[in-house]
Amino acid sequence: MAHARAARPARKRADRYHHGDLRRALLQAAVRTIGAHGIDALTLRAVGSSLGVSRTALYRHFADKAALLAAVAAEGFRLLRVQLEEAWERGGRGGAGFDAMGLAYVRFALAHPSHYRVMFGADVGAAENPDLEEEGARAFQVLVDSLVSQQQDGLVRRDDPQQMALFIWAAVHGIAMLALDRRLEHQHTDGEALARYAVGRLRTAIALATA
Amino acid sequence: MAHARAARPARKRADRYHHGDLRRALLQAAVRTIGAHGIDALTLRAVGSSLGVSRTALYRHFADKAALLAAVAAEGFRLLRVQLEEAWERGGRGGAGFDAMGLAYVRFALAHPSHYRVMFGADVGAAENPDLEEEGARAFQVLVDSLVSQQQDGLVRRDDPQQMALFIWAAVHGIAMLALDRRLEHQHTDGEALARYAVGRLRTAIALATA
DNA sequence: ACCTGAACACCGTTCAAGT
DNA sequence: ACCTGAACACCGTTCAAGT
Repeated sequence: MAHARAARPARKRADRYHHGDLRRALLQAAVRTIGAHGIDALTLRAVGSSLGVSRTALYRHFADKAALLAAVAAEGFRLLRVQLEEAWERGGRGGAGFDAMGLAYVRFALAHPSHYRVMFGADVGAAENPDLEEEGARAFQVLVDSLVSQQQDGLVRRDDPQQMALFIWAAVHGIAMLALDRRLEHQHTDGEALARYAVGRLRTAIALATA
Repeated sequence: MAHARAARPARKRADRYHHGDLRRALLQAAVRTIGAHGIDALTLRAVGSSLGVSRTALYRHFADKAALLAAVAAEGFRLLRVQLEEAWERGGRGGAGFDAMGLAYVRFALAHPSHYRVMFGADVGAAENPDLEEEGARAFQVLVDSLVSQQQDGLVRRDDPQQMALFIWAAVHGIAMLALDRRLEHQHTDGEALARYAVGRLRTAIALATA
């Protein structure tokens, strides 16, 4: 079957691998596998065979399994950053934009649970992979920049923006994790509703003190 | 060596296993192993051999490896609850007690990273283990009760205590996770400092609106 | 340059057998 | 009742070999 002259698309795909596309394909297959069957199902054998490729072909493109996961995480941070930037811009770069960013963060985690789990999973060494480190820092910087901007507009208290951003990041990250771990189901809420409540409370928390 | 007549403590310990202590010993060994060498190093072989016991002895006391991890997590939630209760009581069951609880939460995660990682790890099925479920709920209830108490004292806004508690839990959980994942090291802070800042902001966030 | 297939050293789990 | 030892079906990784 693999030798059939008629299997032209397959052959074409195989050719593309030889030109460097296998890396991308492996990344997508990894995300697909985690999304479908959980992180434990992500074996190099499963990824390889879902692409019709040997389980060791991966080692031409990634140092090891951890490097594959780090690449998934870096891609996730890039996608997240785009979402945050869009929310901030579309919200008018003010209070409404800030609220939209908070919602966008939690929605990203709910919409891309496989990416998110890998991004904050224990197995992926954040410090070991500079690419991952940078993408994470860039996403975080969107939040920091928005706080500085709001400080200049007199909307937000003049605490250290870095520390304020960490506090907010921790809050939305915590909500995302609780939602993904299904720890909100036995309560009166879900990730979306809790995120809506949280952005209101966070706004109060960082508002410029009127006293 | 194992047959030496002089090895009396070892024999005594072996006897205790026959009376049901192996379960406790396995739990402690699991925590010790994760603490020393990380969660990936927690193999049933490692746990067993650290107790001088076969790697399959565990199956008399736990259904499988996941059940062992769930037991570690349940114990972690019990320890955490005690810490939170103590902080709340010692702080005078008011604003100071609330702040102390927030700090105690993050400090628990920093002091017992192996427990904490398992408690919120993806592998431990929160819904599958009723014991774990209940210990988690009891720890959470300490926070809910403290909020209700503060509402009655006119210290805290009259939002749904459950939702307010989830918001706060998410925030301190997020700080704990970021600290454990070493994501605060490249910033101007650490887990303790960020927790201190966060409890101040959280207090503002949930304070009774004066308007 | 890129991929394969066999081999290696692991892993969790099962199960008949021992005491 | 409790534990062992061999066996099974996996896993990530290495490496000589193919094209």
